[in-house]
Amino acid sequence: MTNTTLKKISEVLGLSISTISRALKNHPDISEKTKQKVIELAKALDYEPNASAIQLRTKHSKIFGLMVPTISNFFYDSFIASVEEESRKQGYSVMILQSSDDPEIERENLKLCRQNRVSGMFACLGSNVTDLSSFLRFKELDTPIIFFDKVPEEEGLNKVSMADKRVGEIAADAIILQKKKSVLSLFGNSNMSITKKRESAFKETFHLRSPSTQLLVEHAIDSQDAARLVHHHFEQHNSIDTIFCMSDEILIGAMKAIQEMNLNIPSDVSILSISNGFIPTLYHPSISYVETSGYQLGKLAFTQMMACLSGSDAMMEMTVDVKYIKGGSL
Amino acid sequence: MTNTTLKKISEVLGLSISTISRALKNHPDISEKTKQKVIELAKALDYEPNASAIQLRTKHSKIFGLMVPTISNFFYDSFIASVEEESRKQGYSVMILQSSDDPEIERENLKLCRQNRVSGMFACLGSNVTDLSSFLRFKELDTPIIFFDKVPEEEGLNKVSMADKRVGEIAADAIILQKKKSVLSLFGNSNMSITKKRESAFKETFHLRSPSTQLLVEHAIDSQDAARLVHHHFEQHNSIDTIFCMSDEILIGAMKAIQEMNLNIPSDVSILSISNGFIPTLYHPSISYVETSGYQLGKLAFTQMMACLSGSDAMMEMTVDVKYIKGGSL
DNA sequence: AGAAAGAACGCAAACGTTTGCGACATGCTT
DNA sequence: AAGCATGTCGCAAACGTTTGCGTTCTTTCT
Repeated sequence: MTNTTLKKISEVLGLSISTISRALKNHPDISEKTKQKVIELAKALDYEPNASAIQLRTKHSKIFGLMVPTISNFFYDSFIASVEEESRKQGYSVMILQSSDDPEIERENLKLCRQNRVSGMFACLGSNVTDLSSFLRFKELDTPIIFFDKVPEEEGLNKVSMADKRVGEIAADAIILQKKKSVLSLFGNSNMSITKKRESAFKETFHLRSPSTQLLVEHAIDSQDAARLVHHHFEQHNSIDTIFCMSDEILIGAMKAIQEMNLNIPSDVSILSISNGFIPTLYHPSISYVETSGYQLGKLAFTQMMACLSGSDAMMEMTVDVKYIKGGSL
Repeated sequence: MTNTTLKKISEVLGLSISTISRALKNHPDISEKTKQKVIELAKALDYEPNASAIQLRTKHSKIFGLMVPTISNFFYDSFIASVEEESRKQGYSVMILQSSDDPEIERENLKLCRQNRVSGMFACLGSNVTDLSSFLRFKELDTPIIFFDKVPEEEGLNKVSMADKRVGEIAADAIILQKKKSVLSLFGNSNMSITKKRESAFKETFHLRSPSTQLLVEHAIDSQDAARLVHHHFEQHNSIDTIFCMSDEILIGAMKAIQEMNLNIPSDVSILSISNGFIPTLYHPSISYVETSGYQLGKLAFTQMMACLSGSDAMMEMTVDVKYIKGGSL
């Protein structure tokens, strides 16, 4: 069977296509009687408007593009869920793309979004993005682009992210408050702005408030690497009393190492992490963490998108607040 | 700035629209010289074809719809990642929708897919779906629909799922092999066919191979409920030596209860789970599990989709094999 | 009674492509 | 010189909508 069109309905009813179109849109020009007939038949024939035709005619795709390095991630998936939910409410759909951290795929995905004439773009940079030009095309075409989480450092762009500076401060404060003396702190890829911000605020806070604390800073590329680093440092310095993890991925690696070494939390070593909140609660005792909510970030990103679409031309950098969630590990 | 079109290029070059179109598609009718000029200008003007126009003209949307209850799920997200990856390679994009287990939203999402004239549909049923008719519309319109994981029981549909019967058998076998005497087995929503299959195979295997084993069967609606059930039963019967969990969600709840009761694994109690493989490795010792790979299921679903699109009319029910992954918990 | 106003509907263009077919020029064959 | 194949290109229709404007008919006012 083939899809019902306005034409088909018009032929059955002996009316013009435009009348059918207007009737279905409840246009005042059309009489109630006609509207009833049209609506009834449309339902009977299971009419669904052709989105492509509408897009072509109206130039409104009602589709958002959303790109993340990977959707299999406790942070991004809640962000996506949040944006998707909000978009649906407003009659938009979301085209989700994953870049797999590959600049090539990233470009291809952006091209796809442009071909589909997306109404707006949510983008999270991969960790090895050097060339922003494919992203900036959207701006040239007046398509709003909201960067989230891993945002570029350039000025004049719309960005939403966690209050990363605050994240670093709060984490450091929590550790200082417990009078810890020797901290192994594990960060992620050091050329991402998110890492830079968290790391510098973290260090700075220690420098100001507790300069005597021993601070070992390391960068882990993945979970395994984090585990390796923990093993390595515990063999060298048995004085370490606290481990700080910048992300879930790193936390998982660190915890593996700790469990392998059969260390007790928090008597042997304290743990503090930054997380969406899911992974920390899987451990026992549950891990204390600074909460970064993907869900809230999604809401914020969506709000900003809508602001852009309704004409606000103010390029803004917004952040969502964070808080410290005390568990049993620190 | 506005998007470049074939018309714009044709005007600049003093050629017709059709020539531009053919030149960009490397049509043999067009001379090499013209092709060069066209391609060059198209690049300079950053031309990207309008997907809506193409879809309207060719009736090929090159888009797949994919609906899951929620994308924030260790199983689904790998399934999605898998389908998305494969689709991209074949020039398709994926429109991902989440139903939030709400039949209303489910219908809306399906409507959206129809409006976008998706080339095919991947669907995972919500746990309280009673009416399949919105799904079957796709069949009437010759749009292939592949059900995955939570599949309907009706005949004559395309379904891919884990070999759920085997899952139940393997799980039971593993427990029997360890000569366990009293098993608390936690299943999910009992009106989902996936639960039915796993549960009946599980029970049947015990019945045949080890009728003397004490089998306590419970159904948990979520993580918390699972934790509650574990607490409840351990207060009553202190003879339980094994807990079986049908899913990650249930495992997480059960583990929480066990840790709260300060039980040792596996000396106090053994654990066996069914999982994608991520969650079990977070615990120490790592949890033994029967592996159900969302990634592989995605590949299979995609293969079947492509088969449908290339004309195969055989409605098939396919399953992907499972294996037992031994950890330290059983 | 005549004019103006309103109600209900149809015409046709436009959105950006693809594609069958026809048009024209050129070179080659007898 | 006439015919034919070949190489390049343009015309125009079609896909399914939306929408400004025009048309027709009925009603209402003076």
